[in-house]
Amino acid sequence: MSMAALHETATRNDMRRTGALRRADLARATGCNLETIRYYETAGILPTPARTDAGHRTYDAADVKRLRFVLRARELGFSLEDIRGLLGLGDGALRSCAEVRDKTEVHLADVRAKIADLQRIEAVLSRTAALCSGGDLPECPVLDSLRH
Amino acid sequence: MSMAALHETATRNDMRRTGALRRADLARATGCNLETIRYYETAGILPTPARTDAGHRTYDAADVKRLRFVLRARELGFSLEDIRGLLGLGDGALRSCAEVRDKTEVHLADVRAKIADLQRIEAVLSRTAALCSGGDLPECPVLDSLRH
DNA sequence: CTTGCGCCTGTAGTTCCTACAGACCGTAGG
DNA sequence: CCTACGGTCTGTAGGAACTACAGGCGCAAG
Repeated sequence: MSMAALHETATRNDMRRTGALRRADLARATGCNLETIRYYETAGILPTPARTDAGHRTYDAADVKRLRFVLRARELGFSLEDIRGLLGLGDGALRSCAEVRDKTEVHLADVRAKIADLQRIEAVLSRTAALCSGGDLPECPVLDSLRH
Repeated sequence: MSMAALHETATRNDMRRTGALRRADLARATGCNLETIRYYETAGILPTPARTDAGHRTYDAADVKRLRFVLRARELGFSLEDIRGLLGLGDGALRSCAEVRDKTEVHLADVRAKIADLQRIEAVLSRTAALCSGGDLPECPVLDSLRH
C-alpha cells in the first residue's frame, strides 16, 4: 500500500486526463449503486482506491471487472464473506492453487444445490400453473394446495 | 376471524390433549428458528394463531405445511413480499384463478432466470476449477482471472 | 463571483432475521 | 402443598447487506 504512494503524484492532475474513473463512473459502468461502492470499500471487498488532491476516489478498468464479478456473485447468493474468500483479499489470504481449487469446489457444490432446489420449485410452479383453469372464480388449485 | 372465536373455548384445556403444537414443536417440525415464527406472525406470513388460556400460541399440521413452504421459498430467494403474494394473505388478496396463475407465472420467470444465472456461474466455476494444477504454488489461473 | 454539480463524511433507515432480558406459568419432584 | 425448572410470553437490541439522506467542500462554467 505504501508502494502505491509512489504513484500518487500522478493523481494530482485532473483525472479525466488519465482515463481514471470517478465513483459515479464506476457505478454506471457496473450498474452498482453509488453508495454500495463505498460500502464495499469499508467491507474490504474493493481495495482502498487512490485519491485525487481533492480527495475524490479514482478507479480503473480492473476495478470495473472486479466489481462486476462481485455483483454477479452477490446476485447468485454468495455472501460478502464468500466473496472475500474468492477474491483472496482477507489477511489470511489463499496461498496455493490447491486451496483455491478447494474453495471453488465448495462454491460449486453450493451452486449445484441451489440449481437443484430451483428446478424442483420450477416443476412445482409450472405444474400448478398448468392446473389453473384461468377462470374468474376464486376457486384455484394453486391456492387450495398452498392453503391446506 | 371472529368466527374462530366460536372455537376458542376448545382451546381452554391443555393443548396436548388436542394434538395441537406449541411454538417449539412447530420450529422442530420445520427446522425454523423459534423466534422467526413469531417474526413471521408479525410480518403477516403466518396467521395469528389460537392461544391457550395461558396465552401460548397453538399450531396444527396446516401451519407446518405452510411454514415449510415459506422456508423453502425463502431459501430460493423469494422475498417475504413475494411470499405474501403467493400465499394470498395480503388484504388485497387474490380473487380469481386467473390472477393466481399470472402471479405464479411471474414467479416462474424469476425462477427460470435464477436457474440460468446459476448455470452460467456453474460453468465458470467448474471451468476455472478444472484449470487448477493443484500445486502448492501461489500461482493460480482462478485468482489470475479474478484479479485482472 | 456565484451557482451548481459531484464528491466527501457520517449516520440513519430497510429487510429479514436472531438473540437476549425479564416476567409468567404450569407440571414434576420432594 | 410448595418449589424448581423448563417452556412460553413480550419487547427490544443486534447483525448482514445494503440504501438513502444531510451537511459540507471544491471545482468549473456562466
